[in-house]
Amino acid sequence: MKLYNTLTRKVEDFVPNEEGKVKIYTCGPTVYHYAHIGNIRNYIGHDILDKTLRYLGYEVTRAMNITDVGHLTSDSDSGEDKMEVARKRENKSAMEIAKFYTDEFFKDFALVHCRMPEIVSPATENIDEYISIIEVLLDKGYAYSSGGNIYFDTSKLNDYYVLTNHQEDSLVVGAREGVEEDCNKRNQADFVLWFTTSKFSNHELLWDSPFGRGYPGWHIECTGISIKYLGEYLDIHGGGVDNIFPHHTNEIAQSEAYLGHKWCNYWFHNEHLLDETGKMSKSTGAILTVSLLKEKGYDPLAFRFMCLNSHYRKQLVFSYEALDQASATLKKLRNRISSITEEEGEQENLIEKYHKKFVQELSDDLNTANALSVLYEVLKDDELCGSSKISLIREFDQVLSLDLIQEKKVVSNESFILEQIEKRANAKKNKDFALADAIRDDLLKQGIRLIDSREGTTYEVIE
RNA sequence: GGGGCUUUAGCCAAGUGGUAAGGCGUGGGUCUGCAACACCCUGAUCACCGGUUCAAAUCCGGUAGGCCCCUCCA
Repeated sequence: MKLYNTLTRKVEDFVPNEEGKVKIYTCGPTVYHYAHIGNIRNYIGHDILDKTLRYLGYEVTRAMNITDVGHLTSDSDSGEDKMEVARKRENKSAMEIAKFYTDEFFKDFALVHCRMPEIVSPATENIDEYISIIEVLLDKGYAYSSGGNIYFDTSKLNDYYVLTNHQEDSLVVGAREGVEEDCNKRNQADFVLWFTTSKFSNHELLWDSPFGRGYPGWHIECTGISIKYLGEYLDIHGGGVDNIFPHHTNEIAQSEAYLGHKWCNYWFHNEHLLDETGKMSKSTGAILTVSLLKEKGYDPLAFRFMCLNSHYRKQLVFSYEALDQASATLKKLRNRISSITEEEGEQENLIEKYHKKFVQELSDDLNTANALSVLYEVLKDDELCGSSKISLIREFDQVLSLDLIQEKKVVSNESFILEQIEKRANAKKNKDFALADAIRDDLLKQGIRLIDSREGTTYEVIE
């Protein structure tokens, strides 16, 4: 298995800490609003990673956080906690907001067939863990108290910027409009581990701590949850590319300062889904969700297909034209697959050949677009018998998760349909095409589409 | 200002030194009473300029466009 590693900026052979076992941590959603389709693309990328590793035989344990506190809208004194913003907007309690958007998130997560990680943990359920990590960081001299908050001292590290190639001198404070410097910091890059009430007196979620009553910073939650559930050595940590700096950079800083050794070997980052105007964002404009696409009549898996047809490390521009294409492709693909007749044959060598090809593409830094091409090769290969094709496709779909093999929908009134088909055949024989078409239209209204072929007429159940 | 990614046919997209996968769409055809389905056929000198090489979409340099990060973000 080869995987691109942000840490080394190279495609590398993946070697887990413990043979045959993989521990993955995925940065989860901040649940102050709906997750848009760009967010979901990221989880589809992680899902493919997860399922590919399983397909290759690894025992995978995956953890994901839910950010329900501590994620501020900005680093400056005017920055508010995102959950607090939502609380004011919707006039609910923070926990109600979190619960609502967490549920919405997992609804869409499931719609695109993402597998649930073994561990899903909200930031607010691991406060003790953060406190004990912060205490150690203070003891070791990596953290300091200033202006009521606890900060991580980045000057204590030799290679704070391992993940980014950034140079401290060339970083511009406030490169983005609206960002102000926090004057309590000793160094420009320092970040908050624990906020106290001295900063935001109206914060709803507060916990007692040795550093004062307050709440955790954003970065500490991932370190805390990851170490608590996956231990001191992590194989893969992932998220969107925008997390590389500062979030993941800070996670590495605090985790390795706390543990005293290297923490995570592989960093996996998904590129963004863009719309015509650029990056999708929760904080600007309308939020396009998977559920909304579904309401518009799209199969959520068509969106998944669209993502898989590209590469996770490549920016992808969302457009309805592209989604329409993906829908058409997926529909045709399923049609072709459902028309395969399952005649038997012993073709282990051929099956093995395609199995290997498929694995090879996925093992090449998750080249899903090429993996899909292998699927087309299977469909086109005349030497493969029907049952071999089906078994290969069923296997591929363990990773692709596109419902390629549709269950034949059973209808209760089959005898009636067959009767109508018979009636229509007679009408056609008598050249009474008006009646024949009327029967066809009538069945279509009941969700039954007739398919004429040289062998006769069959039917399929449509939604 | 600094760091990084990216540019392949109408569209999505693979391909990292040997001469352009695959898919959607379009057009044509087979089938059909018609339609749908299915099947067959149909397309590019790889943003531009220069260099290295027997050979470049692929390596190097430059130009242009797009996008992201530099304390909201997946």
